[in-house]
Formats: sequence, C-alpha cells, structure tokens
Amino acid sequence: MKKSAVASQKNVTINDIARHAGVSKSTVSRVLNDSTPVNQDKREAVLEAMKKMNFEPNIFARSLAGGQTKTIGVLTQNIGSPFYDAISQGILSRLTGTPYSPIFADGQWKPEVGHAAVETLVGRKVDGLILVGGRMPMGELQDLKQRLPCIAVGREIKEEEWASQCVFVDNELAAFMATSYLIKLGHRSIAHIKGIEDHPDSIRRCEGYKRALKEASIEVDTDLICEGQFDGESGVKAIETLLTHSKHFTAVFAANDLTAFGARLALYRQGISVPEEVSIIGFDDQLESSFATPPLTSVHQPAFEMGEAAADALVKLINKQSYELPDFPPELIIRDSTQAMK
Amino acid sequence: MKKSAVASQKNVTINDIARHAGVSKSTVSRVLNDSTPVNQDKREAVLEAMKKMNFEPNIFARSLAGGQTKTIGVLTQNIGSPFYDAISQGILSRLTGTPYSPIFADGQWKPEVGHAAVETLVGRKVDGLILVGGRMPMGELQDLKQRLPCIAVGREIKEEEWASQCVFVDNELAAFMATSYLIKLGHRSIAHIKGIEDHPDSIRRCEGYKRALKEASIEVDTDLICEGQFDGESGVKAIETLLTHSKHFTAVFAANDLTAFGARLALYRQGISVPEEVSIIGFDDQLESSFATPPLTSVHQPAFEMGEAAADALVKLINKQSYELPDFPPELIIRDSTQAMK
DNA sequence: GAAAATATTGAAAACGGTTTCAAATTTCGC
DNA sequence: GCGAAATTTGAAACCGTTTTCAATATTTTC
Repeated sequence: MKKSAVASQKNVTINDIARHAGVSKSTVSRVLNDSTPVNQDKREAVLEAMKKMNFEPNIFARSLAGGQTKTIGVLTQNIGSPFYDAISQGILSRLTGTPYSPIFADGQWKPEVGHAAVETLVGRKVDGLILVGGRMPMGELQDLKQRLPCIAVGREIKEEEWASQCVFVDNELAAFMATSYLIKLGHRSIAHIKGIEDHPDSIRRCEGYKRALKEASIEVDTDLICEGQFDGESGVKAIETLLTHSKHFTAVFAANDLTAFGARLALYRQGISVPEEVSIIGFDDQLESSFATPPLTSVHQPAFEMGEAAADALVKLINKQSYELPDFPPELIIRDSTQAMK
Repeated sequence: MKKSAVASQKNVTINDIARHAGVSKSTVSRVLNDSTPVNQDKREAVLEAMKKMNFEPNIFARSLAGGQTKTIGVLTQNIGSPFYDAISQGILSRLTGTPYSPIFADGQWKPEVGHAAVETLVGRKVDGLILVGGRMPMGELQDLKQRLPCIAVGREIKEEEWASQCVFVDNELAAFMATSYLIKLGHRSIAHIKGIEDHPDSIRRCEGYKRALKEASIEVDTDLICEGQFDGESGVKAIETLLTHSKHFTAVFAANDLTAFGARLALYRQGISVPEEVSIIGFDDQLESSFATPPLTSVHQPAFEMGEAAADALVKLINKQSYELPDFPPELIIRDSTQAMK
C-alpha cells in the first residue's frame, strides 16, 4: 500500500530545530530572518538542522507575529481583455516556484470595488501589491505606496516617484507610430475607432493618432473619430456609421484588436476588401491577430513579459534589493491588413 | 487635510469585543463560529459589539489556531487559453465581495509543478481547492478529495464520486453535435484538426467526431484527421498538408477556435472561400469568433459561468451547505462559416 | 425537593513565530 | 590589564484566535 504522497508529517517548528541545534528559538528566528547577526557556528548548526528536518516556517504564525506573509496581492480589473489576462498570467507564472503566492482580487473597473479589494488584500497582510491596469486616482496611489511596496503594470503613471514602479507601453507613442505608418503608406483619410470613453489608454491612443496627423499636416477630421468600447461590436458600428454617412476613408486605426476585427468584419460584409481598399491596424497584437484574415497589423504589447517583469520587480522591492525595470517600447507588427495606397 | 482613507485604526480584537459585551473571549469565539450554543442575550450583545466596533477576525490568528482561512486555492494550467482564462475570471469574479479570497497557482500542465503547487496551496491552509483543467491522475485526485473540499472545472471526471464536484461540458457530445451538423449540411469529407496529443479534451473531441461519422455510416478516413496543438499554426499546417496531398474535403472541424482561425487563414491564402467551398467549425466560441471573417460557427462553452458555478459550489461545500451544480450542455452556435453543400 | 443530567460559560493552554529587554560574552581603547 | 563599548544570546512577552477542561447555572427526573 503506497503511502499517501502528502502524508501529514506533523509540522516541524522553530522549537524543534532550536532543540536540535542547541540554541534558543530566538536565535533560530534570527537566522531565519537575517535580522540580527548570529555566530557563524550556530548559524550553520541551525541551517543544517533546518535542512535536515525539512523545516518550513508557518506563514500564519509568522504573519501573526508581524513578519512577512510571502503573499502578493494582485489587483486586476476584470474585463476579460486578453491584454490584462496575459499580464496576470505573466505574474502568476513568474511567482510559481518562488516562496511567494499571489492573491488575486478584482476591481471590476469600479472605484468602490477596487477600493474594497485593496482593503481585503491589505487585511490579508500581503507583502506587496501589483496593480494591473485600473484608474485609481493619484492620491490613493500615493497613499498606497506609503503603506506597502507597489508596482503598477499596464498603466501609465507619469509622476516621477512612480517611474521605477511602473511597467507600461507608451500608448501615445504607440498610436503615433501606428498612425504614422499608415500615413507613410500614403493614407490621408484615416479613421480612428476609440476605446472606452474615459479609459486612460483610449485617451492616450487617440492623442497619438491626432499628433501623427498633425505632424503630417493632415487636418484632424472629427467625423473620422468614432466612439468605441474596446469590443468587436464597436468596430462594426463604427464602420457602418462611416459608410452610412459616406465618409471617405482608406485606413482605420482601431483602439484594440478586437475592435479591428469588428471593423474588418463590417467591411467584409460590404464587400470592401482589406487591405486592397482599406488598411486596418489594431492594438495589442493578441494571439488571434496573426491568424485573422488577413493577418492583422497591430501594435505589440508584450503583456506576458510585462507581468513577469512586474512580479520580479515587486519581489526585489519587497526584499529591498535593487532592480531594474526593462523598457517595453511599443513595436508595430506589420502583417497583411495594411497596404500602400495605389 | 483629508485623513487617509485607509487609516490604520489599530485592529479590534476578540478581546475588545469581549470586554465590550461583558463576556469572555471564548464566548465571542463561539458566536463567531457557531460552534457551541450561546445564550440569546449574550449572543446578541456580542453581535452588537462586533457590529459597532467593526470587528474583523484576524485570519492569521484564526488559521494558526486551526480555524478557517477564508482562502480558496485555484490550480490553473497556464496556457493562455481563452477557455481556461475565462474560467479563472469567473471564479475570481464570483469570489469578489465574499469573505473568500482566491490564491492562484499554476501547474503549467506539468505533473511535478502541479503537485508542488497543490502542496503550496495546502500549506497555506486553503479552505478548499478548485482545479481548473489539468490532468492529475485519478489516484491523486482521490487523495486530494479526502484532504479538503475540491471542485474540478473544465475537466471531465467520470467517476461517480466526482459527479457532484465537477463542472464541464461533455466534449464528446459537443464534438458529435458539431460534426453531425456538418453532416446534416451534406458534407461527407470532413477533416478534423486535433488538439494537443494526450490532452483529455482533444481525445474526447476526436471521439465525438468519429462517432458522428460512424453513426452516419461515413467511413473514418484517418488521412483527414490531422495532428494539432490547439494553436493557430496547427490549423495552417493541417490545411496545407491536406492541400499538398490533394486530399478532398469540404468541411473542417477544428479542436478549438484558434486552430479554426489558422485553418481559415490557410484556405484564404489559397483562395479557397469559406463557407462557399469549405465549411469550418471551431470549439470554445471565444469572443473573437463572432467577429472573424466570416463569423465562426463554434461550440459554445460558457467558461465564465462555469467558473462562477465552481466557485459557488466550493463555498457551499466548505460550509457544508447543499448545492446543485447547473448543467452546462454544449451548444452549437451557428454563424457564417458553415454552409450546406450545393 | 434533592440528585442527576444538561446547558452555558470562563480560564488557560495551545498554535508557531517575532521582538524587546537584559544578561553574558567579546572586543577595544589607552 | 581594566573599564567601556559592542556583539551575541536567551527568556519571556506578545500577536489574535480556537479549543479543552472544569466550573457554574439551569433543567429534568423521580
């Protein structure tokens, strides 16, 4: 009869190893936390006992006594967006195998909910916090930063103090690059389908779009800027509206890939070919985009890697080690949905 | 000067409310846990004090003393699949606002990693466990079930004992329905692009495909069954291979939507029109599928809702309340990528 | 109405660490 | 070589619950 792989060996405590190593439990605690110097010989005796007895400190006792919980809070904004999902996956992936475990909480893009979620996380004594997206106001962000180590990811925070605690792609620049590319291809009538009204990324992307036009001395035609919600339906609606009003356009810059899909679908239904008659650029470069028909030109955001970087940085931050956040420059992935004007 | 919204009021403890209510802390604990009858008047006094002082039991003290941790472990298998992602989102969403917080761990589809992840979760004294997908062997599953409340979601477990603890869509039936639909449309040469080799869902879907053919007295042509990996590239490759070998087919049933996208792309490149010349059906009905060109016919799996159901059930299970798992029958969403043979 | 059974209650002992404080031991300055 | 300062150490208090055990209060039983 095979013994259960997870036999309930009664837990080895700090006392056991203290006895084993011939020191007091205070000393054990000290080597455990590197909080106070301990003589080399005793330290080694303790370390050895810990190894031999396979000691695992009890997180709860530790936390109760005021120590670290080896827990990291992750505040997401659940919108089933592939971008945010990938960030979360990156975080989770990077934390797997480390002593840290992530607790996820969902802000649902609602300030009150997010606020409550943060309190829950803090109540659970997380050692640090990763904010994925969201739009928590600056004031609260500062408060939070005082209270515990924080890293924001997928969100632009301009304040100097956050520079080293913030992982994001410059949305304005990225949008500028995308739009400029269309202009370079000879397009002059470029429509833009926006994301959710007051979403920071939407705003920045629209700004980048406008700047590209201005720098190319193309007048911004507000009729070509369509409302959107970051969803597929927005893309469909936007194109239908433009077509209904007989607005002339030869290219579309959509606020994200899903919206671009919608736009492409609406054009398909009207028998307008992509990229021959209309070029389309999306944003996010989600997995599906390389397999769209035609494969979608899009702004790449390395979401998964950003999540990983955020997790890495937070762990370092918690342990007061120095770290460096890699730069994630926007990258335009050119595929077949864009074409030079004839 | 606004006081920080998250002022660090020193925590109200069980002692405070004991004093306030004029009882011992034992009594407070008792009303807190409903573990032992307490006189009505005292109980009310305690309850009132708790409310008035805004008492929140300390999870760590609680856990240390052997009580519940109000924490739920979620073991996912990170593959960035929209299906599993949506399940996780459903779980997270449903748990938000309840006293329970989820700790996520990633099994990465590797048995050793998954095993270690479970141990971590158990070490953190989670009150229950949700298994998302995965292929933990039956033996380990049984072990686990003994140790703590478990719910599996997105995975078929046939054993009777798991019937009430398992949320999934019948993959074989779903595949049967999809294939049968193609047959009903008059297709006889139906290709199938499989998922990852030994993935349980792949196997079941292939079985359903074969059964549909058999019941329609169509011979199963193994040349029409292509290897795949649940990714887009698989779809492209499969179609290219079929075309290279001049295999005749008028329809494709792909193991998931992403693969279907790949297949559709390969056909597009060859100038083969969908659905006029070839019909395609996917599996998962992910968000993007309704905006594919043409919108993809697919088997709908209500992933988010399944996650919600799993979370609900687990909470009930933990609290020894009765619950009922809703049935999630497969549903074929018919869109424009399928057409009757002419 | 007293003995026996039952229901409530509080004191105190866990749970497994961290941290303060003071004692013991070294090291150092001169 | 002696007092002072610095370094290591252990004892004990503490973190906030749950739970056991014995004591007290309340019912029942006859």
